[in-house]
Amino acid sequence: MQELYSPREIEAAAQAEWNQTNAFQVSETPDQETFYCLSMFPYPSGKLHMGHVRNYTIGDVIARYQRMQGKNVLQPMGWDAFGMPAENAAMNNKVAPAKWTYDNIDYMRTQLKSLGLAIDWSREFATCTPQYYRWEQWLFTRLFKKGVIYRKNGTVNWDPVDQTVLANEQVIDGKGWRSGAVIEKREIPMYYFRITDYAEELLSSLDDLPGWPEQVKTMQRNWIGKSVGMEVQFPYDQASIGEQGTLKVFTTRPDTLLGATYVAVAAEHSLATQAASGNPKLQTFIEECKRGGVAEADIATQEKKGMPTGLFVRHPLTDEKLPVWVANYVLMSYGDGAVMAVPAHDERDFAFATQYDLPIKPVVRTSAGDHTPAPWNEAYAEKGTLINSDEFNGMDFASAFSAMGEVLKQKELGNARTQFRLRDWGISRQRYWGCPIPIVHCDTCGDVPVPEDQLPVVLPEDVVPDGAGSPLARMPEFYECTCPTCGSPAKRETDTMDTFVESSWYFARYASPHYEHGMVDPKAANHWLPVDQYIGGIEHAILHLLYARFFHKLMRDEGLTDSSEPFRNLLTQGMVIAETYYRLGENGSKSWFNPADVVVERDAKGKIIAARLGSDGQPVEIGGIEKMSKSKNNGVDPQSMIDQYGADTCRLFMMFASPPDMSLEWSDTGVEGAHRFLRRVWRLANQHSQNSPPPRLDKTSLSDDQKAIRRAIHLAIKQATQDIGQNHKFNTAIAQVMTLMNVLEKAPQQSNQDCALLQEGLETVALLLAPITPHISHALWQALGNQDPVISAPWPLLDEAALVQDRLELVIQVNGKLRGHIEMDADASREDVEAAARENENVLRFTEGLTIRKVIVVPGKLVNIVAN
RNA sequence: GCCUCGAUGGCGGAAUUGGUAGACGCGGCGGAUUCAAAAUCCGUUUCUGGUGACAGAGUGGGAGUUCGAUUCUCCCUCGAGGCACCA
Repeated sequence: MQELYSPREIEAAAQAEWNQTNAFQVSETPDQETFYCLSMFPYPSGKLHMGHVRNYTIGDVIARYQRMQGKNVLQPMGWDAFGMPAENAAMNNKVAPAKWTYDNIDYMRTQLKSLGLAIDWSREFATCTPQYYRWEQWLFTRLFKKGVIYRKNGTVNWDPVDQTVLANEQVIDGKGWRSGAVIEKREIPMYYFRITDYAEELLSSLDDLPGWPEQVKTMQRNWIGKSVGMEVQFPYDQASIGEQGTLKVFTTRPDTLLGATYVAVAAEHSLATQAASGNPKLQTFIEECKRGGVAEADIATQEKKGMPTGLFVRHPLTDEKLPVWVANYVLMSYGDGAVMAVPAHDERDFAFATQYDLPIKPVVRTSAGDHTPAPWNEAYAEKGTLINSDEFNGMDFASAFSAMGEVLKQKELGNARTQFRLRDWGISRQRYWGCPIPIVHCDTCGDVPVPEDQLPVVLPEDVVPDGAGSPLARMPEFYECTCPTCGSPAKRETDTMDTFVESSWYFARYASPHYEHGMVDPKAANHWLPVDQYIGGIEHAILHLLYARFFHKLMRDEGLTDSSEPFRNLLTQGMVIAETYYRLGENGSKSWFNPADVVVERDAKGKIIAARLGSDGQPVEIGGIEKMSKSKNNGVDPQSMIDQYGADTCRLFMMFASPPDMSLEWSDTGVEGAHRFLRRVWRLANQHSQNSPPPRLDKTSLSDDQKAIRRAIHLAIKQATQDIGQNHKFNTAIAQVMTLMNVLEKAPQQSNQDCALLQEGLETVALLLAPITPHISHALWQALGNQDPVISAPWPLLDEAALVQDRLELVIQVNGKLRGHIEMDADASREDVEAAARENENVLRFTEGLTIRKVIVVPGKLVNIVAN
């Protein structure tokens, strides 16, 4: 064993051995329990960032732990390779997105390998290859024929200067990020997945996922947003609208129907369009509503505005004339693009009616009474007894709901209906670097899916986009084709798919990544799926995870897999954050400095009070702790950390600094601390290896001090097993191993028993750290005299007998305040404990002159004496 | 605006789920070793008062339940993630 801990050599040696033995390559072994451990695959953005390192370390710890439990562990890796950054890089550097992407993958693969992850690299793939996306296209055509995919108009951000569609991210304060032009909403035809057909199942099967964080399930439930309500039709007022028909709205509060004093429609609604034709002012207003982006956060925070259309509808029960307004807060994409407004019992309607002087009519008796004077009071929205509602007066919500439903049904003006907040998933993107949508547009036959034997529709890879729309739309050699059905000249669809589609099924492809006869090999898929442990950022809690669940059900319904949910257990990891430093420029702009270039100053207590730039010694401002990002220049390059300290130190620090689901604050000194710990482990093992090999430990003849040492060993086993295996709290597992090391370092090494005990302790340290710091554990395990590598060793077993204590220290409280400690035999009776507590000097002092009312004894823990 | 989550020493965090608040690590301070430094080791470190034994306060703020609250309930403040074309 080398005297000094030298991570570079140790890590290279361990990785070489794993490579040579194909240690992590797995196949379907029928008699062994499987464990599929999956971390969200990376987008190949250029180089690894700390968020990746954290994600893949967490996954690797779990995978290696499960392997030590004797399971057949699959841990794959691949690349989510389509996406916008490749196009942006192309525009900036005049490189084809394909080349940029493949280069990034090559570099990042090397980086990942230096982390020493227990990955089966033989299963690696990138989603931008035809071998992968052809099956996505295949599924698309199947679903299109089934009607699960359909075409309709959708609203997008339109940049009128660059003449292109922008992503929400590219719209900043309502303006295009490159052109600065005011963005407009525009309707274009798009393909949609009917995810709403699966809304009910996506909602109900969340209950079958006990291994998911409650937080994520709640977010998904709210996102799907099931509401039971009523569809109500307001007949057109023929004098104003001039035709027969009804305006359809959806409401969850049909009990307030008699309180409806106006209706509001979205700017894109057909009634709005009709009214605007003879009304230039309204026309202008509608144009104004179309200004700005489509992001819901922007729409929801903008000022509520409206304008009357001059059209009227009739109240379905009273036949009263109600004005039709256009309002910018009504979303065309939710429900029917129209709402009935009940200002007395809805906050938004109340604000709107107050602003535009519309009537407010209370129809529910709430805890605030029968009237609804301004300002708005939350109680107005409560359910209660109906008033001012004719024959419905006195009813509660439930009876009003059914009574109204009955009347509306008879009039054929309404029905009970369940509405979801979830909308169908639009997947058309007017971009180049994505999976081509396999559709041919034929004048005679319409939208024709590309037949299976003509798949894949290959994306040309030598194209450099210029930011003015998709280059595919300008490539006749791509879009000119013949109709697969009738053979006449036709046009190929030039839109590509949302990149969320690729990431919605990659976990299934890993089961049979090179299978050429289908999307997945059903045998392999059913062997490995569902994923036993999925790990990824909390930012994916809704979209990615919902789409993947949806796709899994689509694949199930295609007979590709038997399971209904893709991820049995989910761990959502927090962000990696770091301190930011900046200087103000003359124009008030901030220039940011990387923490690596900054030196901090501390006060007498060690609190950071100031910071200076290392290069010029001048002060910089401390900007607060934020998510590591390019824009704030507070990213720490994982590569430089690995080069300096080794992968094990990096992994240890990341797992120790905080539990995986919380944000992790980067700390250079914390990394040094982790390294220091590994050096201490190495030093003790080296010292121990100088002694002659110890005999077996004789557990029956341990001294009290030796018992205490052995107790520390098994406490560490207990804690680490719980923390790694069940709770995924790696930080406390490591803390317990550190505590064990503190004990072992002080342990004597004289007798054979001492050495045998130290041998047990060091082997335990090596095993417990093996999932976290696999390289040093690999070397230690060998140095401790073991033949088989540590990756094949079983996880250590807890000896409960080692934890037993004869004497316990109990806490004594008076009125809940700590007043002393007593040591008692572990099996002391309640009475003995109480008696001992009553005699305690401090207890007597604090109960002097008081009467003891009650004594609470918690066995093995404390005694609380209640006195007054 | 809506949905979800979070807040504990100088810092990251711990607390067996209602039972000793601050494990473990970082930083600070004091000391040892050293010609000196690095590295390493030992001690100390929530705050306030006190030489000290000790006492009081203390888990973002306010109220409540309880013998006992970081933990449960209600209200508030601040921060983070998501909001459907970033991935």
